[in-house]
Amino acid sequence: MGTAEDWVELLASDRESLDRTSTAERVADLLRQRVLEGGLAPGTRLSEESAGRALAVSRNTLREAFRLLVHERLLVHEFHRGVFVRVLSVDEVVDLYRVRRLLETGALRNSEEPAPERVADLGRAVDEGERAARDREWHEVGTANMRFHQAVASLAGSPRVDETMRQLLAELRLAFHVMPGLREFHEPYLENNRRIAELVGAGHRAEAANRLDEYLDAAETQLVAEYRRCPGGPHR
Amino acid sequence: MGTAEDWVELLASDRESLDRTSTAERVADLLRQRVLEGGLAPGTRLSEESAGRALAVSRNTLREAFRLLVHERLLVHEFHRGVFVRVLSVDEVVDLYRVRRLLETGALRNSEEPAPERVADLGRAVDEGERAARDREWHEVGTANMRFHQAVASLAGSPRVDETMRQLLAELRLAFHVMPGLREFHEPYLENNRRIAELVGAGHRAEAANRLDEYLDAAETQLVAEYRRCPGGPHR
DNA sequence: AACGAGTGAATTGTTGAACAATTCTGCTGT
DNA sequence: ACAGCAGAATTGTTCAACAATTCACTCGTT
Repeated sequence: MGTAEDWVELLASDRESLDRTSTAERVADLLRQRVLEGGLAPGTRLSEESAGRALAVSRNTLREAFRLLVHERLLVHEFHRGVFVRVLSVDEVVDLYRVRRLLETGALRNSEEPAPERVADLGRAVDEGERAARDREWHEVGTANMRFHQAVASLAGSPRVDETMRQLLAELRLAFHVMPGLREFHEPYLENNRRIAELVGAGHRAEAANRLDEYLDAAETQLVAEYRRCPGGPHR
Repeated sequence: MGTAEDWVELLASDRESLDRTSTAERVADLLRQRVLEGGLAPGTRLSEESAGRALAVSRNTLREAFRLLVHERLLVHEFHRGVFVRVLSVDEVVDLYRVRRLLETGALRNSEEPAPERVADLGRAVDEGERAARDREWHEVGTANMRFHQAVASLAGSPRVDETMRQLLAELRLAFHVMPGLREFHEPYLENNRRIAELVGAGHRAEAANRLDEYLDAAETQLVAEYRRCPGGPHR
């Protein structure tokens, strides 16, 4: 019976990649990527006509895609005015870190004995970050850092926490893009990440959580200070 | 300067109730209420034509509303098949409780010194629950219980946690409606809630968190056991 | 020159119809 | 009983139109 159940499981995971591809979702995927890469700067207005013409989709479909991204908090919708790439306020950045503390340290402190595969994910993210830092590829260092924290949250073993964390880190990128001169922002924390991963591997999760708490405080302070200097973007 | 700032604040909070009322959102509000009240049972299919005719809105507008509720996880969308009121699986119920543990006990353990107004909210929810129990109004007991846990989460002082918790409790109602004979489900926990509120009021948040943990374990066990008996609803 | 009112242009909100793509339904024949 | 097939029903998507609202600009007044 074991093999039969495995078939079902594999089948279910493939299903979505085959048939389920609505245009609105693909449009949303595109826009999301642009926003996260920084091609669409916070505050930018996305007019239905221009975007629709550029992507060759109807206004209705485009509006469905907009709704999706508004709900993900990457865009904001002002009635009768249009949709804009979201501009995070300082308060919102602070709140983002508040939730990170709750989720990430909670995942560490509450987890019984995390699946070894998840602990391995932690290590892989650290390795990748250090490799990228050696090569001076700061963008890669940033992504590896995000992956690390995603892996920390996933120690909770909850699909929903994973999803929330994904969205949360995506929003945080909105703040990163606004700021100049933060290429090497994540670099000093690489050593910290390794230490945290080691502590988790050794089963000292409470201690790892404490260290993570300190990291989050420091990163938040640094980010908020920088962000306050240019709340509307570096060019305003 | 204080009064001027207050004006701005009040203005901003009123703005949304005045102009911002898109049809799609109002439709979504209606549907959400129906789903949460149980009028639309989990598994029910919402055809675009019927719903559109009943609510007197166009298909496009209705589809926007559907997207909203799908993203809130109250509806599910199957490509080329339509939208259905979501049917929670047992795994998903378990995950819901996992996140509740993280959020609620985290809000208690991590909070420094919660705002006294929030602690008062806790007490009010308890009072209301006990009053409703005296009057044997079990539905009201349920709502008061939800309000209590919402108030617990809000001790974190994070708008985003509040929002997540709201959505999470809404989803949980999907599970409640499926189950028969659970009118008095929440009643035994009223005393627990009062004790937790007292502990928080006395500043013993860690102890309150422990008690809350036990409550969540017990409630989850009970709910899952009942839910397993009739995963597709009481009439299947 | 600064400022407010007002007018027209541009954009969004919403609808309805149309057609393509897919799924559902019921029939048929074996 | 069951596989296959045709037609009906439903969803996916686009287009065109109009109402409602905001934006941008001019104009006249001070």
